[in-house]
Amino acid sequence: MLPSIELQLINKKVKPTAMRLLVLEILYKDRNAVSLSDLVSKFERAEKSTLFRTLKTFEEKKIIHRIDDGTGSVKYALCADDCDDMHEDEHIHFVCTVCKNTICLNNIKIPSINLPNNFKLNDLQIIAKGICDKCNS
Amino acid sequence: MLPSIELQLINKKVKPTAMRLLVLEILYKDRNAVSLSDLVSKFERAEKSTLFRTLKTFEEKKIIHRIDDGTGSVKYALCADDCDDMHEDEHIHFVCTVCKNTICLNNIKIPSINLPNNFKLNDLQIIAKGICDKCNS
DNA sequence: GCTAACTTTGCAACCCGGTTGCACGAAAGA
DNA sequence: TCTTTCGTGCAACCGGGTTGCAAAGTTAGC
Ligand SMILES: [Mn+2]
Ligand SMILES: [Mn+2]
Ligand SMILES: [Zn+2]
Ligand SMILES: [Zn+2]
Repeated sequence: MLPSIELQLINKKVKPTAMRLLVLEILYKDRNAVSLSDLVSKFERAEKSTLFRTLKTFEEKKIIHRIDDGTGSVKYALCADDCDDMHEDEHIHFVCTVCKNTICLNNIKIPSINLPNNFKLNDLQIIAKGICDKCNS
Repeated sequence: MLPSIELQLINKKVKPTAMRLLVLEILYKDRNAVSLSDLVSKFERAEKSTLFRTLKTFEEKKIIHRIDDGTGSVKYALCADDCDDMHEDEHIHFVCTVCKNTICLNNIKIPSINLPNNFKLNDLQIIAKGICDKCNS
């Protein structure tokens, strides 16, 4: 567990418990977004509800953001450093149909769309499905 | 129940039972996408499993398409007439944060995006959240 | 029309991801 | 140390979705 991980928790005003450090470390190391059940099986020795509350705390403190990729289980990934109050991590999420992983595409520009008259847009969620670079041989 | 509704079922090789006609009629009349629980409460006197299987049949026969708008319950809306084998209803879905309704925006062009190297795109799902025309006063 | 084969429906039970109440133990503060 | 707050484990719950099975309805052969 890198010292920076502990620092990040302290910066975001979250007490760096053992559990939280381990979860945050996983989120840092994995390029894929992780679900609650991913975490449960990754530790094999931790309580679902504790992990649930860890994710909830992280989300509230803007350490991670939720990804609803339509696969039936919510996934989470680290927020960008500049994710301040609004919690606006606006980027595309890619779901690989081969390895089933979900990835944040932070460097792809979000397109703009024109809504019909009198519609007001607040948030645009884009899920791209296909084959990821690792599976695309 | 319009005769065209019955015809549509026959065209798609689905037996036009009373239940199916009623459900399809609702889907025709409502501009909002409907969920299973929407249907259950709309009839008040029909079995959830029957409605579930009705939706399942309609989806398999390409009469309706599923919308995963991240609200926790899957919604369904009519397919376009030209929705043939591929079941590719590619359009944006709008979720109103006020009235909580989900609407197919069939006339908005889907933007194109550039994925990183070696990623292959198969499907782009776009959920726009905001305030719909009716709620935006 | 009468029966057999198939389809649709109703009911109950189940599954699974997510969530909560509660009690215990660890940590922080006075 | 004593008290208060916080984090964790466990069990139970919730709601959307799904399935097995038997009854009811429909279709087709005779
Ligand atoms: Mn992301
Ligand atoms: Mn649609
Ligand atoms: Zn992949
Ligand atoms: Zn609205």
